[in-house]
Amino acid sequence: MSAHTSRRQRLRQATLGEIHSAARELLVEQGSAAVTINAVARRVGMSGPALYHYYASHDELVGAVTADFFRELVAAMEQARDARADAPIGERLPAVCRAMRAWAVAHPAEFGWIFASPVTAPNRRPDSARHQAALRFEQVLLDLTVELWGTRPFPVPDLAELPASLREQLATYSAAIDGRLPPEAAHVFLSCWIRLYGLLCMEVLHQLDFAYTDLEPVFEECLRDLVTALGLDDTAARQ
Amino acid sequence: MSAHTSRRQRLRQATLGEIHSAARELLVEQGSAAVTINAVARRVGMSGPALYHYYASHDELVGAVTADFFRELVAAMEQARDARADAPIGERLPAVCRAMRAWAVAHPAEFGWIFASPVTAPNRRPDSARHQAALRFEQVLLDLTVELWGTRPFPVPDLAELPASLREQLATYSAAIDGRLPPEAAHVFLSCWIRLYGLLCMEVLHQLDFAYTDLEPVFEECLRDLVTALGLDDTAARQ
DNA sequence: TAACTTACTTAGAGGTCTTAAGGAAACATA
DNA sequence: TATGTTTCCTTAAGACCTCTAAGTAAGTTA
Repeated sequence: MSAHTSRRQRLRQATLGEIHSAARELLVEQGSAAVTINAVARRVGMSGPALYHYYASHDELVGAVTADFFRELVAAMEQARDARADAPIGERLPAVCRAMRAWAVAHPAEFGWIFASPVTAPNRRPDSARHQAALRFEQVLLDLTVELWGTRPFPVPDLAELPASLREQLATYSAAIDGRLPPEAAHVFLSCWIRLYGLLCMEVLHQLDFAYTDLEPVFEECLRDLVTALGLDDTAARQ
Repeated sequence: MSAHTSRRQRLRQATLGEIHSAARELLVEQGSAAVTINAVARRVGMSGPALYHYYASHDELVGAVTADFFRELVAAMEQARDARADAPIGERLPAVCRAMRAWAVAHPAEFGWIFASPVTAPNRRPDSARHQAALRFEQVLLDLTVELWGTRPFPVPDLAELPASLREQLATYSAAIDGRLPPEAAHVFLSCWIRLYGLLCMEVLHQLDFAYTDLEPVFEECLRDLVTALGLDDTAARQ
């Protein structure tokens, strides 16, 4: 067990990279059905079963590649955030949201795969790379919301006015994020998340083609709503 | 070309029904990947290629079954609407929305298939059964909104304040629905549609499992928002 | 009754995922 | 240096898939 990465390990990593690239190319060029074990192996230059030395099943390969996409999306969002580390949060938050949509629009096949592909049982296990990456995705906007809540609390509904069932679920979620947001603030965060992510899902899944050809202004309007809900509309949220 | 349905045609219809049932059972019991031509044929009691006398390809079968699901969903919504034909629209509209969610929650596999399955090129053709059924789906809530707009116009934004790109798209859509809603009213309708349908998509695709176990109260809150946006909050919109 | 249409069959090509068995090369160690 | 072990890759094969081709049995129509 040497501390430095051995030659073997480096070669293996390189091959894994090639495999992921090949799978992604196939996805983008020919759709998700074209990402088969055999097709990927062919493109990498080895024959079918050899791929089983890298992934135990087709499912596992798909999960690994999906996790890659998640990571890339998260990186794009974090980059947008860190590029304005000193800007007020009213500017950083919309920037991160726009980075999210920009990545989704630039990589529709990849973004579509992230949530439209049926997540098989093994990839739903909390310790799967797929699930971990998904958590980090949600984390980015949660972090910003927590920061905002700590420095400039936004308006929240009265917990007593929410249905009991919702209150309980919010309490559970609040605990799951280590109480970084109280239930009523978590409710506002989740509402925003649902609107933002939901709109993006529908756009990429072509569920809005019947009415829109370009959803950028719709997204911007959604963003304005959220910024208002979070009490950020005084600071510049314009593009 | 006899006017009465011939014996042959009746038999064919019955077989088509059996095929659809078998496909649906497979989808519900074993997931979308299990809906193969061979598996469906086996379940119906004929051997593989025989199914090609009913559908030209696997894709076409999937499209036909999906259209069935759409029709069933639409029927559930229309039934909710017609069951209260005399009720004020402030009651009918939420009832239809709830019927939509009720069907989706009762038939998650089917609802998931409706939009999460990659819509292949042939099924995107405007004359495909798939596309026609999707239009009728949107139509139900559009009809109600048009009725509301005709009897009790809801508040709309000033067109001049919307970005030019959005204005153009709304004008096009308004024309596509024969001007039954002016662009600014269409904008409100589409915003409501996006929030409602988007929430449902995310629920069924398990994108909200990380926070919620039961989305019923979240849906109800969304519904209250929409009812308010449509100026219906005075009439009873409670469950 | 004869011709035609429809429904189905089996055979088969070429693809998929996956397991099994074996060879070759690189690494580790005595 | 010589030997053993690990790693990577191969081909073969089974079971499944979509879909085409050819042939048969049955019902419909003239």
